Amino acid sequence: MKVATWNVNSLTARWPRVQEWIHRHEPDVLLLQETKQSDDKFPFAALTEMGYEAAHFGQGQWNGVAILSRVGLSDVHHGLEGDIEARFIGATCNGLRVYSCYVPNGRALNDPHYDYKLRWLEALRIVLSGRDRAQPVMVGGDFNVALSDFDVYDPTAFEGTTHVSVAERDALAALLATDLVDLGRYFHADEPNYTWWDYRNGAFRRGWGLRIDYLLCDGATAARVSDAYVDRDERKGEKPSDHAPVVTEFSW
DNA sequence: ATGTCCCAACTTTTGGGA
Repeated sequence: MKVATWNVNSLTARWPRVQEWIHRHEPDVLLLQETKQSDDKFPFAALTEMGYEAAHFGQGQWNGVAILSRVGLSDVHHGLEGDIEARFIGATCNGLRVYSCYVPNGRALNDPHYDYKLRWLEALRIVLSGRDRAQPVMVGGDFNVALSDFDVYDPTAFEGTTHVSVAERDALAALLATDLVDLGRYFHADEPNYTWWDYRNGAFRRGWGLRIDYLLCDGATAARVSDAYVDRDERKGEKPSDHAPVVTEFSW
């Protein structure tokens, strides 16, 4: 099984690259974030022709999450308790429970959106804490949190900002504490393995990245994983997303 | 160290969000 997660920063703008990426990588399951589409704009028909079933939870201009699968798609649920935005969708694909997550950005430590982010992460923790531990699970997405300073190109540049605060890191660590493995870090402990680079300031060229996109899974599934890597090349070229896909492969 | 991209709209330029 090959599962990937990718914040595409508008599926409308990214559709040519997403199609090309799917043809090249042939993922069994692809988790998308920031589709920025309403459900009626989502390319269900084109995906069917490509061999993928899809579930989309969209709201239009902002947010939007999806799950694409060529190995079956059932038991779709979307939304977190108390949340009105399109940031969370789950489905079962070939016995694997998968979730596509787009965690709120937070904007600034003194912004109401920051409190919303922390509440959102706690609502996700409750869902993951209460899950059926007998079922294999893969949680992927844009978490908008760099777990440690090693996940940040220049920690001093981020002092006093979101993505690196103690409360955010504690909230992400609390997700992992529901017995989930951070696959990207587990398989690449010695490389930063950034997943996002700002469009501005030539950040990609300068190596100014953050690791804020994750694939998390239960321990039994992690034991079957051969690798989890960032497809850094996808950040290059014409009209890239500001995020690179994170990809994992495991026996199934 | 704020150099871009994407979206919507009272749309051909501006403002909000990331």
